[in-house]
Amino acid sequence: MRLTTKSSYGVRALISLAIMYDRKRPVPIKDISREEEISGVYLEQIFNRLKNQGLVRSIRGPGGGYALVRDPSDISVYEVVMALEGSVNPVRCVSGKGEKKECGRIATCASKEVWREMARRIKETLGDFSLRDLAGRTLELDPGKARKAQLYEKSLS
Amino acid sequence: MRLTTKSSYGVRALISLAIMYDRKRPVPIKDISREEEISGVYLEQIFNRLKNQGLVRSIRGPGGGYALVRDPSDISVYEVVMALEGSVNPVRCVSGKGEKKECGRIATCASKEVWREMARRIKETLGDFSLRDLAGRTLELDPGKARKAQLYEKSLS
DNA sequence: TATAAGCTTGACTTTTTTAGTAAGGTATAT
DNA sequence: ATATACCTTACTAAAAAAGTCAAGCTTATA
Repeated sequence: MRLTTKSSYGVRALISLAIMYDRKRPVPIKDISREEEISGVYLEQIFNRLKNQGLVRSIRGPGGGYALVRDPSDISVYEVVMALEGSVNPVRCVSGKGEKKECGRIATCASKEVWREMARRIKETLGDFSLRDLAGRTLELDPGKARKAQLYEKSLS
Repeated sequence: MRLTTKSSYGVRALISLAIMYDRKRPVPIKDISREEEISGVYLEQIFNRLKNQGLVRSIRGPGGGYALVRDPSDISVYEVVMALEGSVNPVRCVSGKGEKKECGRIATCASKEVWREMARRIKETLGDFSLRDLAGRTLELDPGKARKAQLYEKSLS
């Protein structure tokens, strides 16, 4: 019953972008990598997917980096997880769209109803958290982070 | 975001036991294996865990097999999944009891609150389904199964 | 316009987990 | 006795997860 690290890293990374969102400045991967102690090369893969799914956009060259495409209050953790995991179904046979290997006994399998409901509730739950929520909560839990963001800001001007 | 096949097999297998529960007769693994098209040797592993977690008891020798320890209405899918997966947490760092590798930044990590809530809701959801529910639903979906169970009964008397 | 910052792409490797097998044993009803 | 069925430990193959590597492409800025 585990998400891959892509999701947990991805969410943490996007919280960083959310915190920086108002400053209208892209955040380079290297910064997130250092700050969150996540392999930079691995993060690149993750951002690649996020970009392909339309959650972030990229700006190349010096001063470049990644930024959220939409307002953080408009992006839910569900979207991030979907972008990175592809699905939220607990078993293969309860297929969304692109999933294969239905198990044959689908028509008469009662347990599939459990898994379906489970997916529904997970979607609901993750949909309740926006990146803005989490960014706000992060600053509450770690005021140092707000300070750091400001310093970073200053060092650029 | 996947459960292992242990859980889906396990639930399906226990639905079979639930259907047989009233007849007060243990069900041998071989039968479930044939009926549900699941590797018998693999099922043994699964039942081993279920037994260690106190969900089923075993009766050895000819005419033996496995049976539910408690009434099907008193056993939820959550218990089965916990017995077979060990946990329902979507990430390692949100640890229940026996889980390791807390990630150090726990104190200031906002996303962990998402994962915690997610685990809570999964528990809630799976707790809502009892084996009796699923056994009943199975007989609804597949009336042939009820007939088969009766035949099986007859062949023994 | 050279340079360096930073994204882009695809293939590759390593580690861990999953999904089983294999092979022997033990208990027990008949 | 013997066949049925559980019990236990160890092993293995395949897939997935988690990262690494290498070589590029874009663009701001000095």
